[in-house]
Amino acid sequence: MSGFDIAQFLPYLLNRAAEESSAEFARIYKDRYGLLRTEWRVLFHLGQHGEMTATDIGRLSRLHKTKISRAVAALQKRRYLRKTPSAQDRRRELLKLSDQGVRVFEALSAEAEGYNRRLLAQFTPKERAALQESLKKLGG
Amino acid sequence: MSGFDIAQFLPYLLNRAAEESSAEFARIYKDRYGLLRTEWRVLFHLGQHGEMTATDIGRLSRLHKTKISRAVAALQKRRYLRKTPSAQDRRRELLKLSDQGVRVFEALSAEAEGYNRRLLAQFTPKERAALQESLKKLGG
DNA sequence: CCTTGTTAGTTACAAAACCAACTATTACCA
DNA sequence: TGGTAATAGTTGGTTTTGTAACTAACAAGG
Repeated sequence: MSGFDIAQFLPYLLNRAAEESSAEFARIYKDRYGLLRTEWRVLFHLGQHGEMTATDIGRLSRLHKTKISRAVAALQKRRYLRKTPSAQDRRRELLKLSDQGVRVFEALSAEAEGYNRRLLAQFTPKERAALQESLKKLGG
Repeated sequence: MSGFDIAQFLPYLLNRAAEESSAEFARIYKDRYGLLRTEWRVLFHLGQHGEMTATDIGRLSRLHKTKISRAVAALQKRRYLRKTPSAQDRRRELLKLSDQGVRVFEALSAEAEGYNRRLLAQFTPKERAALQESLKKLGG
């Protein structure tokens, strides 16, 4: 009907692949840990980088600050993290995972790692490297 | 802090790339045409395949039927498509773009094609083929 | 036929995302 | 300094989405 084929449209392919590959993993943090996607992402960044502020997380994750604010509040409510105001700049809140938060992060990291391995298993090492390279390029 | 690196995590890379590559194009159908993402997708499938039912669109796009239902209603309200009940099966609604809908589809297709070309321009033909191949594999 | 199950699509209510305005604090600079 | 701008984070109101229940029509077996 048209000269343009959606199967070639990169944003479409990327979205499909992203949704597909995220859906199964989402069941883990959602169903098993009751976490929202944003909460999992925030938890993850905190786990990887240690103490940081909401703004830091925003810069790394590209999540909007309102999402982060709410995710942080939810994680705090579960006692997965604690907030302490910065002494240097009292606008800032330093965020750090609690021991319990670290345990959840480590469990989820292990899951993520295994899941990632299974995902990547369908590619040759060369394909895998090329894919990751291209995605990093596209991810800005 | 952990052995697992998020920069290697495929769902993460895919989501970043998908968001990044979709954001700029979204401005076109959103700001210039006032379409929602789902509406654009439904319009696109209808434009590509001609007359079809909501269920057909769901199978191709993997959008949930409630989203499709709402997008169809919105597109119909704008007179971009018309619905006619199937004679064979009166549960089904046959969806078809109006002339106006086709014009919008064609304009957006041209935009999409140009945008896609610019996106793909940063890759060699080999990289491009490999990327599309891998994404199709992941997209199910 | 007629009961039970399935499929197409819509709608209602709750959850989540989006956007804009807001408070509080710090930075800049005339 | 003192006033304006910028930054960190939160909150409120509106859209959009997600989940489940719903109506209507068809299918299949007794």
